[in-house]
Amino acid sequence: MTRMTNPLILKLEQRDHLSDEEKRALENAISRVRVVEADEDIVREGDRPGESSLLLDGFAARYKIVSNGRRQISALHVAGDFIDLHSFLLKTMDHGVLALTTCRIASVPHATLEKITDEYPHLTRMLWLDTLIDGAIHREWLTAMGRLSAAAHMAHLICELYLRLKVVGRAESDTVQLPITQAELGDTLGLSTVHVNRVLQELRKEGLIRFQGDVLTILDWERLKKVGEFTSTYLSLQNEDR
Amino acid sequence: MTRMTNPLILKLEQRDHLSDEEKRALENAISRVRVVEADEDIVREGDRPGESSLLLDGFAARYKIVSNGRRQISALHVAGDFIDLHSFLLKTMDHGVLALTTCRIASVPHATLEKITDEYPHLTRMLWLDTLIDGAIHREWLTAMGRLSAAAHMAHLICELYLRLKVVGRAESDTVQLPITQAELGDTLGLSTVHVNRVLQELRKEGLIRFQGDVLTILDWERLKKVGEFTSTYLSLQNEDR
DNA sequence: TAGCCGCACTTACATATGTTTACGCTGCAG
DNA sequence: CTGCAGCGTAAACATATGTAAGTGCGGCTA
Repeated sequence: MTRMTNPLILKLEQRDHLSDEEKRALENAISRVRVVEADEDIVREGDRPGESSLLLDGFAARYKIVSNGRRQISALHVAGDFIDLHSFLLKTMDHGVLALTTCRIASVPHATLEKITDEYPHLTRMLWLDTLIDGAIHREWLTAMGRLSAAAHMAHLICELYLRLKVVGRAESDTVQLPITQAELGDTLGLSTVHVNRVLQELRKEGLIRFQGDVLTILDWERLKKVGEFTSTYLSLQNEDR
Repeated sequence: MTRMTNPLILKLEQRDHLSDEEKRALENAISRVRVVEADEDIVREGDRPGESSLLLDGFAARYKIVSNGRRQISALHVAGDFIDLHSFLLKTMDHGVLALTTCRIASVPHATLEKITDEYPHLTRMLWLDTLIDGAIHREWLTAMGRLSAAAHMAHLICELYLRLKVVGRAESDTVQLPITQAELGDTLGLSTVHVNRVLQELRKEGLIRFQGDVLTILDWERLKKVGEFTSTYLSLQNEDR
């Protein structure tokens, strides 16, 4: 029933062609769909889940709490993201995943994933690819965090989120719904909330973005990309044989 | 000929049992072994390699240069690491890989990797796992970078490198050879060279480590772990069915 | 054996970002 | 309709880390 709109399939088909059989295998892999409310954990650090969660709708964040209570978000997830596909092989969650908004989540049992790896090599590669893109995003965040100014880092993140939302049909021309608080942005960028506020105002003053309530509008894509030193290569948006 | 000592096999077998056939498939996957001198690129950003590089010996770093010429290292690689296995599916390198020391490198053609994914589902999962651990390390670095002090971050990195070297038989009790300059450490941690120096002295003064020339000695493992808020879960050192 | 180069290390100073505290919206709960 | 809670915003001040410039040592190389 999510056939026509399954955002994972939408996303994967951007990267390579999927056969009808592969799509069917993916659809059938879903054992149940549940709803998680905002601010609830989808998986917790230390869990050993028996299934992986595919985000059908909503926003989620992978996070870790360090000793002084501070939190770092290591990934932001949007519709179509397999938020803990890695738990299939990693077994133990080394971080938690939190629903930032109400989330619709499809569960795929690890046993089913194992069957897919046994029977559908190409589909397996596509799932592997999905986790590799996760890794590429992590690397990109690392370099932004380590070597860009706070403003550039923010610009970079905005460029990335805009493109990722566009791929799964969640962008209207230059506008996306981005229900993320400044505190959450701070935990993502490794900044304080106060500084996030400063930096957002800077980007607004520069005429690069508008960000009111949940609605983010890109006012000057080219300059925003330049400020954030953003190139989309790492998102692997090209369609190729894989 | 590298049969007995192949560090990749050593590493994978730490995580799950490999059949003789799988080991043979891995050994046979290697098309050639080459040597890359220190400070040379092993792969460059933008490359579309037709093979992936397995590091048999030496130290390498994945890095990216940003506009002002600053460099960020997003991964440090030791013997047994498949430094660009992800290029098999990602196709285009979004970063370069540099030899930090003389490196012995085995090449595995992507065509061979594809054959492995077609014929050896479990071995495929183990290779996938290897890239997932890469991702887990990235996440850990992100949280260390975003939310730990420079000293804690450094302690964390040292804990991680020590363990990773130990797994592939490169540690002697509490000592490892770590041929990395302070400038390189800075590019890894997102710090200036000067600050790396300050922080290393702090760790020395605290009696946590000794670091003379290339030789790193862990003087107080427990306290070092505590300072770096280090837990090894993310390295997936447990042997499990995968 | 002289000289150079890379690297660890210093010091003085500069600044990006963090901390604390507070204020005023807005929307929801009672 | 009232009051509270979450969120964005603000200003003053604190500090971790960066920058610039330079010293000295050890190991190559000529």
